[in-house]
Amino acid sequence: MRPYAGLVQARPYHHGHLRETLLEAALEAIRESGPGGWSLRDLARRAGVSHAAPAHHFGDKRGLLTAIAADGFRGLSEALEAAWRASGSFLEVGVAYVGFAITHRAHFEVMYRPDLLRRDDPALAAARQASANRLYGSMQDAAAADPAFDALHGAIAAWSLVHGLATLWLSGNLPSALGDDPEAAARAVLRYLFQPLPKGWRGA
Amino acid sequence: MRPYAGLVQARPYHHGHLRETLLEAALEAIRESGPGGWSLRDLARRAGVSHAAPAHHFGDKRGLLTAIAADGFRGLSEALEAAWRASGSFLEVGVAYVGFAITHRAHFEVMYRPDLLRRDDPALAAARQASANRLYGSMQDAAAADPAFDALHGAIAAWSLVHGLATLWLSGNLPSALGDDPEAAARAVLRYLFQPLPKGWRGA
DNA sequence: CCGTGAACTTGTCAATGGCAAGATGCGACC
DNA sequence: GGTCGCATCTTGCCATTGACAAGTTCACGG
Repeated sequence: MRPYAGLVQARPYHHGHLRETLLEAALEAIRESGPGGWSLRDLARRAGVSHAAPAHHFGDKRGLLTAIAADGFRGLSEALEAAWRASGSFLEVGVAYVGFAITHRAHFEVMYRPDLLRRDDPALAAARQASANRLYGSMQDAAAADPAFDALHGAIAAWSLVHGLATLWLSGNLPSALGDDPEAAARAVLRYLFQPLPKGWRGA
Repeated sequence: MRPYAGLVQARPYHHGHLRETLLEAALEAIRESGPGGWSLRDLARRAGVSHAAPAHHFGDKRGLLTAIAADGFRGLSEALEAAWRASGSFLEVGVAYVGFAITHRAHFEVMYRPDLLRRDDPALAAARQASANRLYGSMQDAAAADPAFDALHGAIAAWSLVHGLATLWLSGNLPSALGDDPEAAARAVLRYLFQPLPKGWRGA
């Protein structure tokens, strides 16, 4: 009546930590072939369980990717907070954004992809909000110190720059002359934010 | 011996402009559900042909998306060139980049996605190079006019900013306070590139 | 011991990508 | 006119996938 109980088996019926195993397998799969180059059945095979087991934990692939994105935003939030506390510099917060994107490529590839995610997921929404607060928080000083400074547009300029840099870096679209240290590159590029135009240069 | 010739039929056996029809259908499908939310069989059905017909023109979905990306780079190249000729302003070239991304969303969503494309496609490589030349071209003046200006990092700062802004805009990640005119938003944000830091502001 | 519920397995079906053989029709050539 | 080659399609097959549902296992509480 209990075929599992009577067999010599490699592992018990219950995996025990399948959710974590699937998340890890998904991160690996994303690193190998992006968010789209694998199936839930692939993951199930990697985890050594039957093809429908992942559905219990995440519902479907969208649910799995949403969990990964939420983890990603939490990690990003912590990285930004740490950079702010260590340096008090919004530029170093920007560098930390790029650094996080590069070191957590699989998470980052998913986090800003609404087509892949459940936008109404409460954990995702909360994690996103927390990281946005960290991003914009370093701009509140600017608004307080100089009423002529537009915090909204300044913050979006900074975010756009680091987000664009990370995205272009990860997709291999930047010239190799930029080098292979993303944080050094981010610092060199961020220097041009809030810097004067070159002498004699039209453009503004 | 000729079943087609003897039937009353809605159209001839040969579609006549199936390649263009498929490209149009793909752009529409991307607008509806991104590059991943549809199949080649979907497209074949939209075009009124059999499921395997698209394979003749593009090989597979990757080939189709590669053709779309190449068209996208060509369109972007033209838009950047037009902005440069009209204004002589690298900032307006940046605004044109954002404007193109928003008005050609389907193309843009594909263009910087190496996971979806054939990187070794000659037409794609040529179109990418042409648009990169237009992007960086407006920075050559800077290097010539001020030897202290680093054209590489300055150009990447500008590109990262507009690319990040377009990407965040298209994925619905920017605050609604930014408004709904992408070019106005781009101008407001680009003002912070090469602008002095606010008075009394730490951060550099 | 029994019932419940979480965590799994097995099975089925429609849709898909990939591949290959078959069909259509036009132009060039004899 | 007939034939051939080729571009452009259609049909058919098969392995894989997502989605769904029924079935099984096992730990815990009453």
